[in-house]
Amino acid sequence: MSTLSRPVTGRRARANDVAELAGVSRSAVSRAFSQTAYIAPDTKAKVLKAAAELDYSPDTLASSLAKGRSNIVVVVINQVDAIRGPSLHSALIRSLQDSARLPVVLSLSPTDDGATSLKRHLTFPVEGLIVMSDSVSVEVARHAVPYVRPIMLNFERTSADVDSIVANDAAGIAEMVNHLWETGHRSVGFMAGRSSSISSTMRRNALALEIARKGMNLAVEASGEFSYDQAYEAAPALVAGEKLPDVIFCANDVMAFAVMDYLRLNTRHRVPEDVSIVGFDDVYMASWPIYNLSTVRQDIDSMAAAVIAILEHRHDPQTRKFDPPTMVAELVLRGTIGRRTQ
Amino acid sequence: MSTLSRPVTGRRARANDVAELAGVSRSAVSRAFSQTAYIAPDTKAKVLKAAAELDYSPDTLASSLAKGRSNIVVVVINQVDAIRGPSLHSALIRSLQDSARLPVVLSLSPTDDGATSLKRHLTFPVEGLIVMSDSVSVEVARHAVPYVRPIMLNFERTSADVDSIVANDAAGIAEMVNHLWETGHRSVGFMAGRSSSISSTMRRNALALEIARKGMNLAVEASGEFSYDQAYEAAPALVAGEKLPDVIFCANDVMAFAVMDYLRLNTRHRVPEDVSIVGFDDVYMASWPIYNLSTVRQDIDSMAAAVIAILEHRHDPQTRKFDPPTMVAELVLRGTIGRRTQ
DNA sequence: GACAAGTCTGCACGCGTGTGCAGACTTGCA
DNA sequence: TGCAAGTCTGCACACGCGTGCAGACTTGTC
Repeated sequence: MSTLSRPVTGRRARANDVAELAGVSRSAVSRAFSQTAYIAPDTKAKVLKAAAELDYSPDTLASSLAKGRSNIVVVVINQVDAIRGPSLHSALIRSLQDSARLPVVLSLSPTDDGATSLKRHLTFPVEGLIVMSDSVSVEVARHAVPYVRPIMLNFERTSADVDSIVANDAAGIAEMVNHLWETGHRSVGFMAGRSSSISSTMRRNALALEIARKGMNLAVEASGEFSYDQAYEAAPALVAGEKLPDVIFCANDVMAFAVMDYLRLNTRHRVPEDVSIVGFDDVYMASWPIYNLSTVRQDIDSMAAAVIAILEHRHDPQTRKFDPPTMVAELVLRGTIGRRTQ
Repeated sequence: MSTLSRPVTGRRARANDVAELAGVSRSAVSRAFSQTAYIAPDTKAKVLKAAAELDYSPDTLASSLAKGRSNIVVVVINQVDAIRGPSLHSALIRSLQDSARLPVVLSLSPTDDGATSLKRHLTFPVEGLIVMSDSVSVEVARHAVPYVRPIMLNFERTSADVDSIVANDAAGIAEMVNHLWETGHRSVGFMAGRSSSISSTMRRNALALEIARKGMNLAVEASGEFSYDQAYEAAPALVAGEKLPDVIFCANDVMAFAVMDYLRLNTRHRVPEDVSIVGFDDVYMASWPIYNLSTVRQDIDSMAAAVIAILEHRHDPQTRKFDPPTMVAELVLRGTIGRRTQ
């Protein structure tokens, strides 16, 4: 019987119905759907056949209640983050649902620290709490849901109370600086992100370190708060000096777009002939011909995989060891880096 | 005691603990948190005080099981949709969580019709199923979760089996065509979306209707499948003719960007001096100076509100009547529409 | 054929909460 | 003081499923 031809019924089948149809007890049904329980192969087959007939699967809620553990994972995001890097969000949600977990998405307004909304919504045994929002502090995450260890993505300050997964921004930036050095860039302008943001701080520190190491010059800085509009406002400060920097390094792609658009619309400086532009994230617009941005991509898949690995590890600590994965940042070289000869 | 100073404990408080502390029965605790149940005001106060002390709130899962109804709403989106109109997604998720519901996000790959993944995940009494993905048909939605009426967003073909919420694209397009007429545009080029998509068909039909009504001319058409890359490929076809159309109407903003970028990078045609460009959606990039796109915005807030209204109505059919809201499309006039004199 | 070991199943209880129902308690009035 | 009406509370069962435990059944061996 095809899925679609099954008649629409107003009631979900329960384990009892399946048991009756299969001529076994309800426990047998439960065991047939369990990975670990003890059941004879042909009993299991009988049950599964009847279950298929009735389109039955165990009620997740009741199951969670009985086991004291749900398969619901809460993902806290920041509304503004959607603009920055949508890819990590969707990769993570995808991974979660592929691993048979139920991703609940909580979207915080930019000024919300989450203390209230987390408490309000997490009124059941969640399997995991994943924080992807800068506005939620470790303290809030930890106390809002005392019975679960938060998994914080891209937080610098790790704490004993939480698990952290941090992209290897520094490695990517080091690679990029090396590439810039090799292509003759010596003076660097930096467009920073939100000062309160850890990502921004990390990226700035990594950049400053690598620049110093190469003997390059961090000539000028401005802050675009990770937003297009503010970066557009701040762009003039980066190019107002006597000498244009060889390259402007932006803490994310969107600000790189703003700088490029500012240059294109208000100055005669050409990219990359007069100044190179580098972004961070590789959002989908970066490949549009109008930008064709050279940028650094975080190892999104590894991060999503690491989240799943942590959850699996908690589920079964002895058999599944958790090794923090090595994140590989990737250089995406397109058309916004020129060649400089001093 | 401040929220943050509360000690981290490994165990959620249960109704029993609160009952004990307050010196009442567990039922009283349950009633204190119920809207409808009968309880003396000072008993309720006592309970709530004790509950606050212990940081208690009823376990949603157990509550759902007992009531036979959860507060979980599943939102089905299409991964590629995130590129098109992120605003409706976040507005909806926000509305859901503000109404004390738990939004579970299911993200489908572009080729997935959802039949399997819906069945796999919706194994409990969901309160609502909201489909925002073109790739899920009414039949799949209806049969994947037989016990709940899907709410389909932006589906043309309404069915008795589902609730539909449809943006008033036609009204917005009519307004836009009128504006184009008044600014002297007579010949129109159209960049269509995915042919399988209802939104695309609706928008094309509405456009054709209004154009005919005005006596204007639908001079040339192409399909960009709602994607930047394909629209960029298809753009030449729209401007290859002997005479440039007065305006190119794109079924979404992203394709409008592609057309603008194509013109800017490969031709000498200027926007809006030589050709006007119109988009649809008003995504956030539309306001960037480099595009400054004139476009049509769907009434996102009304759509999100309508979803909530339907859920509330189901919850309590007699008191809360549901009137389909009137959606107001909004013209967002920026800089890509010129003035034509014939 | 008797018995032991092994294999499997059903019973019954528990997960944490909602709620009908009976009864306890209070209040008001004669 | 006695009684009726009204107000509130606790008991006990239900929601659907997981699982320890005892016992039934099978198989193999002497």
